[in-house]
Amino acid sequence: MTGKNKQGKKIKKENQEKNKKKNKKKKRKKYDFNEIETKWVKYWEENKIYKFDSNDTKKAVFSVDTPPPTISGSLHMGHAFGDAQQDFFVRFKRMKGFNVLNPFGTDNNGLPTLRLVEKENDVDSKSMKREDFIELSIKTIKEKYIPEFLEEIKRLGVSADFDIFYSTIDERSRRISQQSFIELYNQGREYRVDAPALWCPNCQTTIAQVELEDKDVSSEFSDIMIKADGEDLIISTTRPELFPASVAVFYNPKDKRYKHLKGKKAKIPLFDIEVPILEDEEVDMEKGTGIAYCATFGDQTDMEWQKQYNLPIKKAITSEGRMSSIAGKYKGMKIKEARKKILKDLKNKGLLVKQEKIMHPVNVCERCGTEIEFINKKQWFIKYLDLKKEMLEWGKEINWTPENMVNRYNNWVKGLKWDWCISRQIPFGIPFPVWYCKKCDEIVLADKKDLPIDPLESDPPVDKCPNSKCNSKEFIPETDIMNTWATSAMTPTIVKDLLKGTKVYEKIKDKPFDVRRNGQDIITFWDFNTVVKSQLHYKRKPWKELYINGWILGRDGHKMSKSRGNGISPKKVIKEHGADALRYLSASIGPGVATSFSDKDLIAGKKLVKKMINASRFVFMNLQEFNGRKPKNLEIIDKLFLTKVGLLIQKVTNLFEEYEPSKAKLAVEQFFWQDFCDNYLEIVKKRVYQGEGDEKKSAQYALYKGLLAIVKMIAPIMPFITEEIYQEYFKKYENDKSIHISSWPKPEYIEQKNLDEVHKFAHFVEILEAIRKWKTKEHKSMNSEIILTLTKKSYEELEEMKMLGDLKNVSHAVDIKQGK
RNA sequence: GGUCCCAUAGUCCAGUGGUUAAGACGCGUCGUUUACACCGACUAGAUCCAGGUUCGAUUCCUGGUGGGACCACCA
Repeated sequence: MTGKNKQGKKIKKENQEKNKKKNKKKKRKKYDFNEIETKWVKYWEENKIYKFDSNDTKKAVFSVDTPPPTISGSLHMGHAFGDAQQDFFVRFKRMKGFNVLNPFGTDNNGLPTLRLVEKENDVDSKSMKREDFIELSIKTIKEKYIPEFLEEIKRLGVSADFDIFYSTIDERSRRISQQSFIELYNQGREYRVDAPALWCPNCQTTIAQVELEDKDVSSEFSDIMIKADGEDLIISTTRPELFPASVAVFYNPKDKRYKHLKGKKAKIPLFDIEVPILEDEEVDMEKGTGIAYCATFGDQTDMEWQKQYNLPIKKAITSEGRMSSIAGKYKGMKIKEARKKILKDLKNKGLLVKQEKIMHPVNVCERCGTEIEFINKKQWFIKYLDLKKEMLEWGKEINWTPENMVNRYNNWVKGLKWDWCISRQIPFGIPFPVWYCKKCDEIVLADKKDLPIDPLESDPPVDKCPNSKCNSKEFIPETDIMNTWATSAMTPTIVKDLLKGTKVYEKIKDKPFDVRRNGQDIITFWDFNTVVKSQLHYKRKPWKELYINGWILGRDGHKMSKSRGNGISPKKVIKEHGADALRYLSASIGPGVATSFSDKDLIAGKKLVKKMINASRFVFMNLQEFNGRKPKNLEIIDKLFLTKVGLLIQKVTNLFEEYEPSKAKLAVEQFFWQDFCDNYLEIVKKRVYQGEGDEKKSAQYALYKGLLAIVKMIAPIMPFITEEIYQEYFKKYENDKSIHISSWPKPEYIEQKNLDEVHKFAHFVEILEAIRKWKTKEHKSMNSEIILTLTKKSYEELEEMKMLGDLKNVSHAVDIKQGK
């Protein structure tokens, strides 16, 4: 045996130096991921690798309903993770032979876009014609924001067909949205009534709940004396300015203090308003004096009480945020001003009993920070509270990944209290195709063939009011626009509309999409509303599968947010580590799971890229005279290796089919690193260096097949490095223009005969491990020569398998003896 | 307040009703071979707590604790 003895650190260093020199000599090109990744992005685009073939009726279609991101800046990490995870199964399906319909849309019809366009062009949407503003916003987004955004999306390697593109404000989306409105109206599902709306006095618009923010503000909690049936009663409030809109006073039915006041009247000071005293369990006995007063509309509870007890609606605050005429001498004052004045007047009359400074959370407009108000307005609603039972059924028709996410949907449905208010009072968005008779308020709808239409710019399709009793010829256009979810809930219809006139359209028009993927935060908005609209319009589910992607938290384990300052830019990560590494990281999260951002995993992804390049380089270095054909006889160990590859293919295929790309990635990665690189490559090394004839060809064939399968299976996750390897090395033998449209590997050598033997491969590896362990323990180098003594059983098995030669090579054994 | 998810080595993350609980990062020791020092080999290191079901629980059930997310509320 020749083994080197323990070496000092000096020698170690010397060796490192030697190695550096060696590497310099080779002048090996470093893998420059930025250069290479950009190269393939360009190649894929130029060669239309991800094009959906809208005329191919033979191939099965795999259709995806993609969330259109709101574009008001650059790509954030949430987009990157979600889009990457969607891309994993999309690429898999494409390689599986599906004609993949993976469109791309952007959401540009909400408040964020309004503000972006105003800022960008220095205009005020309120002083512009709505039509002009829409045009301007389409131009602005199209020219600058969408191209920039798409560039980042493409750089991430998203394999969408960007020719199948929509914006939620484009003409098609407006038409479909208005069509939907008219159809649901004709179904009797839409109605228009007075309703409270969230109103921002500063922005002068109603706003959606999602646009609210909690803000802690200091305020004064005032105890004010009122008269109740001649008796003094103290109420506590932070909003005395709403006194003119008082409609009732409440106490808790369990509260003995006030039981005797049931059915009596209370008198609100300064305004001399008499209101009923009512009981309700919502009242918190501990809060203040246990008496709550109800005005139109102080808050959510006020609205509920108004409905429940059929209380009158009074308007104390105008849309400009000033006191209305019912406020008497306070009319015209700003809210806070009026509050001050009213408190002062109460104090002068000795009715202000106590004042306490408190911090309490209020709802403010997320844009400008102004406290929101509730105002009363005629609004359009989609009636659906009667459908709760059906909604729950509709949820069950869809396959949820992960399954538990259906609970989000169910809980939302069960908690619904109001019909869906679809009107918004902002100057930008999709108009309602509606006019009203000036005289009798009769509703006139646009003609479907005229859509999209803006009633502000057109006349109704009738000369006179359709109401036979009214002969008015004057109409008022609706100025409100539709809530953006009313449009984005139509994305499946919008995408299909893009394909109208193609052969595939006929094939898919009456079918649900295969899958929609999105984050868990919009299940209750986007997903729920899409299900409802699809069922109301087409009586079918919008998609078969709903995949909720895993999402990424900041390094601190909290949601990335500006206020926490824990956001990480995908652009920067891609620049520093490559898109493959970022995609690798997003592939470490399963569906519906949240994980903190991990730099370690990013590095692991980077290392995997490097390892794959090196392994491929090695394999092809030894395939010089390989002809790509299968030799007559495969060595047993090579065949068993391919059996293992086959088993892996089966496993990984199933995992992708089951929408578990993170598990698929883990399985391939472990196999590649351990079985392929650490063991199999070592096993066949000598044979490909020095072997001859079939013995060599067998190893070459197995290396080729094994590596190709591995590279293909990792391709959906890391499309860049795999394309690089495919084009650089495999292209000589394979014909496809891109690995991403090549066929998914098929398992081979998995006949029972081979499965029965595959444990022998493991046994071989066990022996290798034992030898390595021994050498390590003895401080011998791995290539030190040994004399090996095997147990009789092992020896016989290896002999029978003709693997003694391989073992000799890989363990550097000069002789192998048979023991007991 | 409602709902959901998670809890496994110093860290991240798999898996399992029953032999030795996988892998990565990090730590330690050793090695330097015609892919790879962003290397290889080897070592040490883990099932949150309390009950229950079971012959047997890290796994299933109940409760607790801790972390996270979503929704709602906040006179």
